[in-house]
This record gives sequence, C-alpha cells and structure tokens, in this order.
Amino acid sequence: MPRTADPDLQKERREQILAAAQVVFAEHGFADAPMVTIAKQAGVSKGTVYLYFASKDDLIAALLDDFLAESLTYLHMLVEQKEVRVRDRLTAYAEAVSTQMAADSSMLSIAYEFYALAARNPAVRMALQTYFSAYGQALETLLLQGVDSGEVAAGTDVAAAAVMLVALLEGVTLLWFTDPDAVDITAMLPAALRQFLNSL
Amino acid sequence: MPRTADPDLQKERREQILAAAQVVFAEHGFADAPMVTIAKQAGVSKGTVYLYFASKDDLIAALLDDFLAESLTYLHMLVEQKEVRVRDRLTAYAEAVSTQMAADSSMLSIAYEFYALAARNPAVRMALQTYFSAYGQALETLLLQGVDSGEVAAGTDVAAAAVMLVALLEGVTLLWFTDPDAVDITAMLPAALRQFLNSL
Amino acid sequence: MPRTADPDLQKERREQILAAAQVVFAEHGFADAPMVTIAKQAGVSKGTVYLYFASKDDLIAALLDDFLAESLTYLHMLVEQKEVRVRDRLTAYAEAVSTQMAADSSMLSIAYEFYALAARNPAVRMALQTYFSAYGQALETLLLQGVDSGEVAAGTDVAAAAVMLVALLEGVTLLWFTDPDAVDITAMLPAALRQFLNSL
Amino acid sequence: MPRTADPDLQKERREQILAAAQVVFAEHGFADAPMVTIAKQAGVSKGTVYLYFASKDDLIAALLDDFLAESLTYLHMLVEQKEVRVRDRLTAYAEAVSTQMAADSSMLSIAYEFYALAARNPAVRMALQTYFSAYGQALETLLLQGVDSGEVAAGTDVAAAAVMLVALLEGVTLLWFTDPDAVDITAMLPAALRQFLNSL
DNA sequence: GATGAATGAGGGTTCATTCAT
DNA sequence: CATGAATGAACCCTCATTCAT
Repeated sequence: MPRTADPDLQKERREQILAAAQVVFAEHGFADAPMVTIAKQAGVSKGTVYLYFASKDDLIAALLDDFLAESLTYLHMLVEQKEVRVRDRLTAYAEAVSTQMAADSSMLSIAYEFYALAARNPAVRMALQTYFSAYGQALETLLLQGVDSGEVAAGTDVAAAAVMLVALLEGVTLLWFTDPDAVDITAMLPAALRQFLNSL
Repeated sequence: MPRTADPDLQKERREQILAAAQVVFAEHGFADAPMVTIAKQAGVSKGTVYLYFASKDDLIAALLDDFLAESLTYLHMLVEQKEVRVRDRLTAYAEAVSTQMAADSSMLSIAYEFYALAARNPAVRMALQTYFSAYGQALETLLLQGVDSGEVAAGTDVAAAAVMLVALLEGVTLLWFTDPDAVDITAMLPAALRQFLNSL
Repeated sequence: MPRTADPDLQKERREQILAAAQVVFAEHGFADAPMVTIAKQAGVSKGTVYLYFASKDDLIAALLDDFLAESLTYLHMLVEQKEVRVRDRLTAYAEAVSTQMAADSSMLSIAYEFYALAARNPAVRMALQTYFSAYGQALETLLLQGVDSGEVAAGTDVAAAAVMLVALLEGVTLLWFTDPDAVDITAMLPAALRQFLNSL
Repeated sequence: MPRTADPDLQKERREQILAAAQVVFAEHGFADAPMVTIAKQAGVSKGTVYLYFASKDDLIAALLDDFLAESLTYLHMLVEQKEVRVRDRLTAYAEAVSTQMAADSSMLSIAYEFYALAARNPAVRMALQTYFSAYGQALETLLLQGVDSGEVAAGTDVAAAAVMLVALLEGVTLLWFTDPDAVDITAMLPAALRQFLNSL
C-alpha cells in the first residue's frame, strides 16, 4: 500500500467527474451547468472537482478530448479490420453511431455545445479541426481500401468523397437531433450511407 | 410630438438591437453576452433594450424567428421561380448560401448556439423543427418540379432525397465552419450538390 | 376662457392622480408601486404625474397630507356638533370609521406604510405627530364637553383618557386589519368605545 | 476540518445575519435595505447571506418568525407563573415591553414594516394572525386565572377583554412609536393596563 | 400641457474559485 | 486527500426621472 496517491484511483475519480460533467452539461449547457451540480452528480464535493481539473474550462476541454479520442479510436479500429468488406464496415459504423445516439443523446447535445464554442474558443476549434481531419482521413483510408478491393470505382476522388461522407453523416445527425420523431436515425443513417456509396 | 408611438421608428430600433445582438452573440455566445454589451453595440442604453424585448430570452427568440423567416423566405422564392431549371436554382442557392456565410459567419455561429439550445429549450426546438420541416418541404417541391421537367429521374424518392440534401448541405456547412481553411465552402457546397443530384 | 391653466382642472387632475396612487400603493406598497402603474391607473402618462408631483416622495407626502386633513376635518366637525350628546358623537365616529374601513381597507393598508415610513422619514414622522396630537386634542375637547354635560365623571383626567381612547381605537383597527375574520370591526369598535366610556 | 458542517457555527452565523438584518431593516425599511448592507452589517460578504437565506424574502420571513416566537415565549412564560398575582404579571409584562422598546425601537420599526407587508403578503398575514391569536389566547388565559383568583370580576367576558387588552397595548405602542416625546411609554403602558383592569 | 422613449443607477441573485480545516 | 464555507465579480432586470417633440 503505497503512501503516494494511487494512480488508478486518481484516474477513476477523474473519469467519474467527467461522466458526471457529461450528464450535467448535456442537460444544462456549459454556461448553465454549475460546478457544484457536476460535483454532486459525481458524488464528490465542489473542492474535489478542482483537485482534478484546474477550472471549468479545463473540465470542458478534457471532456472534449475524451470525446474525440474515443470517437477516433473506434474509427481507427474500423480501418484496421481489413478482412471485412468496406461497405460492411461503414454500415456497421453507421449503425453503431445511430444506435448509440438513439440510446443516449447527451453526447450529441454536448457536441453542439462544442461546435458553438469552437466559434470563439481557439483551443476548441483546433481540437475539432484535428478531429474532423482525422475523421476524414480515416474514411479516406477506408474508401481507398474499397478501391483496392474493387468495392469503390477506381477513378473516385476519395478525398472529396470522404469529406462529403462526413458531411452527410453529420447532417443527418443534426436533423435527427433537432427532430427525432421526424427522422428515424437508425434507418436514415445507413440509408444515406448506402445511397452515397452507390453514387460513387 | 410622440403623442402616439411611431411604428417605423419602433421597428427600426428593434432591428437595430437585433443586429447588434447578432454581432455580440456570435462573438460571445448567448450565455456570455451581457445585455449591456448588446446595448452598447446597438448604441443605446441597457434600459432601452428592455423597451423592445422583454428579456434576454425574448431577444434570443426574436433573433431565431428572424433567422428562420429570412431563410425560408429565400427558399420559397426559389420554389416560385419555375421558369428556371431546378439544378440552376439549387446551384444558385448553394452559391448564395456559401457566399453569404463566407462573408459573414456570425449567423452560422449563432446557428450552432441555437442547435445547442434546442436540446434544452422546447420553444427553440419547436422552431427549429418547423424550420427544418419547411426547409425539407421546399426542397421536396423543387425536386418534384425536377421530376416534372425531366431533370430528376422519375422513380426518385423525393421526400428522402430532400432530407438527405438538407443533411448534406448542413453537414458541409458544419465542416466549413469548423475549419474554413480545410474546406472551401464556395466550391464544396455546389460540388456536393452536383454529386448528389447526379446520384439521383 | 383664460389662457392660463384652469385651476379647477389642475386640482381635478391632481386628485385623480392621488386617488390612483392610493389604489396602487395599497396594493403594492410604496416601494413596489411603480410610478407608471399609478399613471396608468389614473389614466394619464408617466410624464403627466411629474407635472403635478415633483417626485414619488412628493406624491407620497401629498397623499399623507390628504389623509390626515380629511381625517381631522371629520373629527373637528364632530367637535362642533355640540347639540349632540358626546357619547352619540363618539359612537357615530366609531361606526363611521369602521364602516368605511370595512368597505375599503386601502386607506388602512397605506396607513401602515406611513407608520413604517415614519420611523425613518422625519417629515412623515412630524406629520403623524401633528395628526395624532390634533386627534388627541379633538377627543380631549369632546371629553371636556362630556364633563360639562355631565356625561363624563367630573374628576376624569381627560388628557390621559383621550390618548388612551386613540390608542384603543387604533389598536382595535390593527387587530382587524391583521385578521378581519377574527375581529368584527363594526361591532368591536363601538363596543370598545362603550366599555371605555363606562370605565371613566 | 469541515468534513461535516458544524451546526452551532451555522446557527451562530444565521443569528448574526438576522441581527444585522434587524438593524438594517429598521433603519431603511425592507424595500430600501440592500442585501449587501445587511451583509456588511453582519461582517460577511453578500454571497454569504445567501448561504443562510435563500432570498431576501426568506430572510424577512425568518426575522418575522424569530420575532413572533420570542414574543410568544415570553407570554407563555407569564401564563405559567401561576404563583404570581395576575395583575402583577401583566404589569411586569407592560413594564418589560415598554422598557425594551424604549431601549431599542428597531423591533418596533420592523413590526410596522410587517403590518404593512401583511396587507399584500399572505404568508406574513397568516403569521401575524397566528401570533395575535396566540397573544389573545395567552391574555385570555391570564384573565381566567384572574377570575379564579378573584382578581377579575366573575362575569367578565374574558375573550373580549383579552382582545381589547391587546388592542390597547398595541395602540399605546403605536402612539409612542410615532411620538416618543409626547407619550411616556414606560408610564403610559402600565397606566393603561391599570385603568383597563379596573374597568373590568 | 401631455407624452413616452430613453437613461443608468441600483439591487437581487448566481456561481467560479479559493482555502482553512 | 477532501470538504464546504466564504468571497465578490458579474449579470439580469426594474424603475425613477428627464426631455425632445
């Protein structure tokens, strides 16, 4: 039993607070979510939050990093599954994303907080730029694998196609977020993907 | 002689404040834009803002209404120009939107504020639902005109296509907003439109 | 038809505004009654109120003067009715006061505003002192008339009795004001008076 | 080590703020007493006041409760002192009240604030009704004890007498409050009491 | 005289952050 | 490590008062 802090416990606390922040931020928005509410949601005191995060901004930034890292990890995993057909992987991705969002839209609520924040916060903007760039790169790689396997037409401008695919997925997501009853995301997202792939 | 209020002056003041609010909200976000800053930007005093808007929320709601009404007005105008080819009208729309946003992104900044707000404000959510519904309807009507004129394949599911088109345009816009240098919106938006129409 | 303002019209406007102030002050209290509300209640504009009263404080002071003058006028009238028995006059007074208050308690609401205000406003305090002094004087004169007519015992300390009578009437009024259902003022006020007179 | 809150310290702070509020409210009135002034008087910051009272209204309500409870406690104590003659107890009460008020009239200033407030605040009105009802009950019990001991005439309507006694005491207090120089409350209150008891 | 748009001081309240325990 | 009492800057909103018309 070491005298120094237990790194695992540290990490656990940190994630516990981040999870609480996600819940509270999704419900109230960044600006209207008091730190004390996040602390309570995490089951700790106000002061403890400041032991793990220097400020509210820092907490928000950490949440952003978590989100993006997690999302990219999943995408990179997809890229590695070379034994599976590209279409099937993309479809699986669309289904996974739509299923997850339909189950818990809090991440999405926060995503729009981040997009809004990006307009006036350079650090957030930069993080999102890096994310979307990597997102596009991953899809581009996937599409290239599709060209190799013959699933995608040889002459396709895969770079442009990747960007457009990202745009389409994000756009469908926005529409669903705004009006979940009008847009069936679990159907629409794969459908949009299919149509897009067929157009290549 | 303000025995009776001058309706024109009233309207002018109101728009003057709304314009100021757009600038300030775009720069600071709804939550971090003090009313007094908006007042100063409009060249009036704090109290004056409250002569025209009952509260900050009311000001935000009025801004949303203005945005959506203006946007839909333009779309409905497009629908009416039946003498012009559908593709040309859609292209003109994409170009107009991208040009405007490239010139002044403040409306877009605020758009993401509204998307974020929609998650926890029923009135905002409802307004956006109505907007996107009308938006989709307008594009659907346009696509139907395209079917009539032979520009769009007869068997096309125009309703689904319209939703997807909205999604695509919104998605491209988001990517540009996040990273204007990585995405040339004046080129990408028409290009995305072209590809989409070709896929129908 | 004089070019200068019509004094009667002036006076009428002034009383119209004072009457409105009574209503609004009674409902909201001095501090929470906006001038504009008083203006509306009077059917004039905000600016007009300031044509007749220099400030809110001035309006309040004028209201106080009106109240006290009216009340004293009635008392002095009682003193002059020497042909009527003292007891009958006092009873008539008690009945008149209780009837009026039961019909409209707004004057009473405002009375307590004035009592509270007297604690920190010398002008108000002075006015109330003058009023209560005159009030006591009037009752003392009445009681003296009673001694002369044999209605009141000869050795009575009429000065002390007058003060006590004022206190009793004010006290009963307060209890009724606080709980109108628990105290029947139209019965209690004359009863208190009777008992008091009998104890002299 | 404030791992857990210290109840004593909490209570102390609360009373410290209530005491400050009494001073400031008495001097400025409820409406014209800024919270920050109360905070300064209590030697704490503005925010601290809100740690102990949810709002200004809450602070006022707490003050009212304190006043009434303290006052009733004293009355109930009087009722219990059955070994002392009723007249002596009432006289002691009158002397205690008048002495206390002559020493510090701030409670009285605030009392009139409460009476004024009762007109438009149901909670305050209710509290005062309960208070005056209990006040009357206590005096009624005392008078009944007087009947038992032969100090008060057997046929007396003690209920009515109690109400009238409350009224008389309150009325004398009001007159003194309005004009302390004209009314010697330490003499007048016991005198009024004596006369009243003699009239029974 | 009368109006009501405009002003800005002022006040209630919130909450990010600190720090003594 | 953890706590939560304390701080005070900041912000929304109200309203007494002024004055151009």
